[in-house]
Amino acid sequence: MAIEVRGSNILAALENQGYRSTLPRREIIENLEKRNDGFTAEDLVRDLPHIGRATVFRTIKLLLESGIICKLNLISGEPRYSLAHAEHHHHTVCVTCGSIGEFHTETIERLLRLIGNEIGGSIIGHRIELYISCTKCKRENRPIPSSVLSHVS
Amino acid sequence: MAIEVRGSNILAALENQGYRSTLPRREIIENLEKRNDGFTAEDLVRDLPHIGRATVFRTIKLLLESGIICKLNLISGEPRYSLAHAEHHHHTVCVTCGSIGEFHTETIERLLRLIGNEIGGSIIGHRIELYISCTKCKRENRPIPSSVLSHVS
DNA sequence: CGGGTATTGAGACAAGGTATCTTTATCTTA
DNA sequence: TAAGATAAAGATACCTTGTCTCAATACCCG
Repeated sequence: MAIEVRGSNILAALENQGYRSTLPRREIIENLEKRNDGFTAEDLVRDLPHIGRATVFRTIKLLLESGIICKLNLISGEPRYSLAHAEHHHHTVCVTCGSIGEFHTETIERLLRLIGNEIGGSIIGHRIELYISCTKCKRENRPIPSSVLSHVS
Repeated sequence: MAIEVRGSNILAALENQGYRSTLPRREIIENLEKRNDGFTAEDLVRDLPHIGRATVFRTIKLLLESGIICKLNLISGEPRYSLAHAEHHHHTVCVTCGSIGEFHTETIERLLRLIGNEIGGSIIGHRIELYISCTKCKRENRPIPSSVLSHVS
């Protein structure tokens, strides 16, 4: 009789931290694992109408604290969540379609440490978001919304 | 008779963009110019109780779009505003006292452009926030709130 | 299987912000 | 300098994104 190896390692991670495996949690995890792009809390609420709003937000919080998902902001400031694939990384966010990518460079980390020295005080963490027009949107010639321009720094 | 050279160049900037110089706007600008650290919308609402909430938010939006103030987030995600002193810059945010600083390095911009090439798609903008424990808080040995740890990436 | 306890659902509440609509203040130009 | 067009203000309702409370339920363990 084979050992069951299918199923979510996310759930396993939560269980290892002492959290219970409940039906709502399993459904939420299953739902967000299917998504390649980012998602909002309301996406989950809409997709899983038999699960209470509070439970969705509680589960999101749990997954955030466990480093399983990340929270980030569109250029407008709207919050989005996305599955974390790598340990430490930053995000690219398409200003047109909202699709989310990950990147990592050791160079940036090193640079920020240097800046930390110059600033005085010690660095606790950082947040970097790179707003792009993704290859797909460029190929399709999708115009950059004018509302974006006022957010560009 | 001397030309009046005192007063806010912020107001002048708004007028140049075609906005009217109104009493509420003058008061809001005067109030936020006095602040060296960041401020919240509620700070202004509280300080200027005779000005309507909506007007405060409308004026903040105006100043944001004109690049006169910046919006940024504490490590917890709470929004803060701060006067923009330099053209393009990033922020340091103290996780303990919330004080805000500005920094700029050409190196980061260059690096991000390089990353943009590798990613595919074109860069529209970026957002960088450096979370620190500032010199003052370090000197006073103010402990880093434990709630911060779950937000550190 | 039964009990202690973590978790859920429902709904009230909170923060931060926007929309609407009427009234008021500014600016213009005659 | 007063009149009129219109931008902006104030009041307030509403929206979004979450959090809190508390009774009811589901998990897990022995």
